[in-house]
Amino acid sequence: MATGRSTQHNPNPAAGTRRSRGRGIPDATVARLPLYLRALTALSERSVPTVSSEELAAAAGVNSAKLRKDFSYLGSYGTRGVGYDVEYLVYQISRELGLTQDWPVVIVGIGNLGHALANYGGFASRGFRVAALLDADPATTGNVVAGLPVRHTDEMEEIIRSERVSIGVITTPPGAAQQVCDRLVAAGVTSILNFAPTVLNVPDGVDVRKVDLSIELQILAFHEQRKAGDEYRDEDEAADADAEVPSAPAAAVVSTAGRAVEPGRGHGNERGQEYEEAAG
Amino acid sequence: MATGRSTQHNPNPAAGTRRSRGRGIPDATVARLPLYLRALTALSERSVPTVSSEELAAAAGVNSAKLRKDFSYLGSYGTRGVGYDVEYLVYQISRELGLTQDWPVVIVGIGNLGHALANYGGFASRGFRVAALLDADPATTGNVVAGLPVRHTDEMEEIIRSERVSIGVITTPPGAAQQVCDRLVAAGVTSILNFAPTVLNVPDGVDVRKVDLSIELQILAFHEQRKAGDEYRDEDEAADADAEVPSAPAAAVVSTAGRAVEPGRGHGNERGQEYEEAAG
DNA sequence: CCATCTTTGTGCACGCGTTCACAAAGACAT
DNA sequence: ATGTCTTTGTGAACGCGTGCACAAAGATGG
Repeated sequence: MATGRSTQHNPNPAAGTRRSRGRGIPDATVARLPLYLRALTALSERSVPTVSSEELAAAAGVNSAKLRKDFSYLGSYGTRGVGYDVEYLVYQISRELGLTQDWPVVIVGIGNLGHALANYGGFASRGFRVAALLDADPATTGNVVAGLPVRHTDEMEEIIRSERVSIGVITTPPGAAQQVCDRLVAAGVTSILNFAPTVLNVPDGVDVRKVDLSIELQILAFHEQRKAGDEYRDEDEAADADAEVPSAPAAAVVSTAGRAVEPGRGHGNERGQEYEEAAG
Repeated sequence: MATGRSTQHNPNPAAGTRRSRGRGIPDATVARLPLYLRALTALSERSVPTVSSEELAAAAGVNSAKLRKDFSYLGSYGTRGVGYDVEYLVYQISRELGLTQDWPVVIVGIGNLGHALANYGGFASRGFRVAALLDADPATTGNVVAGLPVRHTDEMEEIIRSERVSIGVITTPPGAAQQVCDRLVAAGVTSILNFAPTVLNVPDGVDVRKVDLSIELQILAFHEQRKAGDEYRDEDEAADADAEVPSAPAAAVVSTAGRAVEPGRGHGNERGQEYEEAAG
């Protein structure tokens, strides 16, 4: 998880010592419920009345036993010999996830990514409503994005209180993320989705989930490197004769480059590996 | 997590039966290496020579024992009584992740999100190079985004082969994702980062990681609902006297799923054991 | 009503990941 | 050199998640 998990499992170190698992559904299951919901919604739109665990599992990309066990945490909603009622299950999962409520969210930092999120259709269709777009840059405030005016962060507290916002999305540059986070929490936000590459410190009772685009790519690169030459690994891959690597990727293999690591000039120490989006 | 695989460990069922873990570094550790790398890079920029596992763990937001165990999979790079050499560790982790190589990537689907990713500075600084931006819409091709021209997907195969691209990023609408994925794989791509809300089918040997923005929000909504009142749960938490939630979220019932369902039916959630750890 | 067939729900075992706790290793002072 | 102090590296225990495999439950047909 990936994961995520994620995912996944998805480790959430910022949440700290106490998991907010109040008696109930395992975290791994909760992380998969949206997956099932998406597959079920597609079936519902095709007016499919019932679905077996095998079919639904295939549509969601998981193991059928895992799916059945996941559903068992919600209760017994299936009929043996038949399967699950699609509409009923859609409702049960939606209710369990809290999607039968209206969730106003604020997006802070309207750069490229904030722009993309504001326009993302997957929010509105799942009960999430963008209550406000916020940015600290006076050049950005006032613009209309996705039909909403970008408002200045000075209004943050007022908006959060009046609209009863409990979920905040941070898409600011990393330097501003913690400060924005603190203000969000102080104003009453208790769940934060953080896209800035920063570790956020939050008090107990506040949930933070993070999405880091470059981390995902780095994990892929690791596996990609493994798939490519393992020429400096000799012992193990003999048993695992899965040499199914059809394409030679841009190799330019580093081949260990010597142990002596020039300290002081490791490698890329250049500035500017941050988001540059909030500027625009 | 991602959770995932999320990430978390992010579960990647599409990768199929056999994990390509050549009996090396655990997946959970690999997923954390970019986190350590980021923290170490920040220390390096401040010219901090060495760091203890305790300090670095705090900066990365993880447990120090976990960090030490993670590093133990890479080898013994620390000095007892002192800590870890920052520059040396930056190099070792970069090498392990394959970031000392050049990784050309293609981004397919230059909508809002593709636009944001093309401008994302976190790629170039980590050894990733955007080899091409691709889109199927003639109205989009030809535009210049982040200094690169958007090229038509007709050129996909040619670009992938000539630039030796092995990593592809899919930011298309969900309907086009599988088709784009198939073409990427056929042309030689063996790692895919999927932002489309679709389950991708890929052959063995191809890694897929997915990032779903709405899933993360749904997971937050679940926990948020838990934190707010469980008033419609009957057997509720008498023991959980954690009523520290100042803001009640706006609870207007949603419009979506409401038909042919009897919400009155009791749920059969009979998990007796509760793992709640005493609230602080 | 009985037999058969399909599919759910789950007990159980296994492996991975996390965390604790401590011995070993090295730095540093005397 | 010797002792003390700091910090690493890791053995071991524990808990969670996964997947197998099967009994129970219900549908269906005769």
